[in-house]
Amino acid sequence: MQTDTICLGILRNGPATGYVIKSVLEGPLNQIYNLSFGSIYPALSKLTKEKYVTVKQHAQDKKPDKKVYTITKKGISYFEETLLEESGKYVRSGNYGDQIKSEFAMLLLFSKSLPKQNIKLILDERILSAQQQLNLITYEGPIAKDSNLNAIRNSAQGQFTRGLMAEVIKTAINYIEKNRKKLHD
Amino acid sequence: MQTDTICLGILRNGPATGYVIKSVLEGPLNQIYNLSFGSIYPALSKLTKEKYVTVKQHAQDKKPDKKVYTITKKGISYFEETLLEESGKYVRSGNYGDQIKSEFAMLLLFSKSLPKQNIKLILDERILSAQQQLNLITYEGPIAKDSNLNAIRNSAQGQFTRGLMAEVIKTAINYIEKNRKKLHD
DNA sequence: ATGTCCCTATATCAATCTGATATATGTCTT
DNA sequence: AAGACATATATCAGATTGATATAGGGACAT
Repeated sequence: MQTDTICLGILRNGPATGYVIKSVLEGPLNQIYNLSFGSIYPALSKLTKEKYVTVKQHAQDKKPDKKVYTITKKGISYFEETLLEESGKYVRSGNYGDQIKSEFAMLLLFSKSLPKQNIKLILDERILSAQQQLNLITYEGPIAKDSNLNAIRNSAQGQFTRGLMAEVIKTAINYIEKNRKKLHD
Repeated sequence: MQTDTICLGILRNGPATGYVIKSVLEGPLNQIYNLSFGSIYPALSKLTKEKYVTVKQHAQDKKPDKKVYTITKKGISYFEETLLEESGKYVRSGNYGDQIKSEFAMLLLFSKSLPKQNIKLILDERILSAQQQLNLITYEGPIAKDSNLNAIRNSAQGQFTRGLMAEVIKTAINYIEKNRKKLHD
């Protein structure tokens, strides 16, 4: 999916800064999609030029400028058209898998060449990190005071997606705890 | 992890062509790591120049040239050093999550703007595809006759990683089947 | 008080990677 | 005999990452 479409999709649920979009991707949308600032900021500039979003610059005194982006009517139509196109393209491609790069799994796969102490550390940290991710995904409090991005979480779609990710993470934690002895000991 | 390291890690288990390396990533290592030919072939050329691998060109008559790569002793030492470095870097980075781009989850998240028929199709195809992935990952027969890459699968490490992925996929299929009605109906 | 560290916030860019495309042949199905 | 699919390598424009720079605020320790 295009970075543009993802930004518009998030903005569809309320105005946000580039920083907040990144936070959403790292918080409630964790395990779903990664994007770097190097992708988000240029996409937002492009969308502004094309009038799919408007930007308000908040030059707070003594704080760095904040650019709050809001989707326009034109942006909403464009988003809905594009999403329909992308869903058709996705089905026609025949490739329903996700793009994944799991450094964790790769390190374990090659861990015959690693000291056992390193393997233990990698597994311990992964479990801790997975538990934190679980907290982030299942977190029900407010995300950001000045935005209504929690609409994403509370919609039927958000709940479905977050529930799926939560189940997957729980399964992974349990599996690692039950089987880790096979990799060191 | 560097593409170089991944290629060497796979080659560590036996000689292979670029095409076979891609097949391993799409077969038993499915859901672990994606790499395109545009990454694999240049990495293999680079490793050949640096003498970490050797290449034998099989010019079969009436078939396209086959380049079988074999890791050298120098390559093995280099792989083991690099893997140790990468594992240290991984732990120090503090980022234990995977890099994921799930077009599937993103489409569902935004599916309020999609016809219900499209949503059903996306979910149906995803379940079918996940079941096929499960078969690929749990497949115990030979991968390629002219290589001993099945060593990857049959090692304790391979079994652990494949078992983890299998459990995760099963959980996802069950979750989608139980909860899909919330997205259409 | 001063240093260190993390959070908010935007921006850039070299190095790398993807996804599409080209080329070539064999096999299997319809 | 046409079309689809598998084997096999290769390239490249365009997109993405990961590191880095800039800049102020708050928290906490020494």
